[in-house]
Amino acid sequence: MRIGELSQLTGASIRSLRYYEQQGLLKSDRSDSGYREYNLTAVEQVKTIRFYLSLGLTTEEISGFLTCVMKNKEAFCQEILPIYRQKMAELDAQIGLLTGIRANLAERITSILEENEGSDKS
Amino acid sequence: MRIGELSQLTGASIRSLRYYEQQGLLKSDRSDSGYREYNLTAVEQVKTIRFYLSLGLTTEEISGFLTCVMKNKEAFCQEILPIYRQKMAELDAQIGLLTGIRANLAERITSILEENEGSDKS
DNA sequence: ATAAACCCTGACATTAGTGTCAGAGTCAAG
DNA sequence: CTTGACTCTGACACTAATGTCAGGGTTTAT
Repeated sequence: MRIGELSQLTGASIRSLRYYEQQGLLKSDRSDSGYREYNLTAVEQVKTIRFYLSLGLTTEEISGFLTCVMKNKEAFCQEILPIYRQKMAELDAQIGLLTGIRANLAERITSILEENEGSDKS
Repeated sequence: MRIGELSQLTGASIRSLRYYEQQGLLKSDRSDSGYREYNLTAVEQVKTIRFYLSLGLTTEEISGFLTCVMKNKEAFCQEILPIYRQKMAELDAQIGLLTGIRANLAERITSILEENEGSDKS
């Protein structure tokens, strides 16, 4: 199939499919005229890529284990666990940061509301 | 004082101070030679800017109430509460997203560890 | 008066994936 | 053979604050 069909079957934009290829995540044959040609396994592969992207992994990280997970169960791929753990650490750091900011913000909102008590015309 | 001194007194880089000015958050007089000249109140102002930035507000949002909070108590500035609330909503959305991803990731890690039980050579 | 330290503007880079456009070639159906 | 739909590459845009560099002027201390 050509790239338009693959795009429709996977939900990935044509632009994204070309980008995945550029990042080494997706291979394509070329027709005589230079059109990309995909076989059916590409559909699964793209869905897999998009799933890992949705977990917050980067294309570079995904490229480290994609070939393995396309052939085996995830648990078989040793490369994946350290990446998961690192991503967890990043997530925890980010969530912690945002949660701290949130608490700060909540406190300021409360403080403003309290200060405006009694002088609130509405 | 000139920009280098303001930078040292506030912890903001010279680049950032120029950026704040470009965004309309900071004003400066100019000497005959074109050097920026600041008075002492600039120190407080820059610290205030940096504080709001650390709360996750953008320079554009800050510009909406900075003049007011430099002159009054925060609670007096009506512009600030809706911005705080919107930022809270954004934070909650972002935290929720990351938390969901984190749960997904944690589940996958657990699943991998379970699948590798008993066949784990280490 | 000269060197070192300071300041100026303008510009490009950074992140990471995606949107979008231009200009050109290809394919399919009529 | 023509038209419309498809595809190609390459490039710029985006977010937002900051780093950094180049090329040039200024101030200060010696």
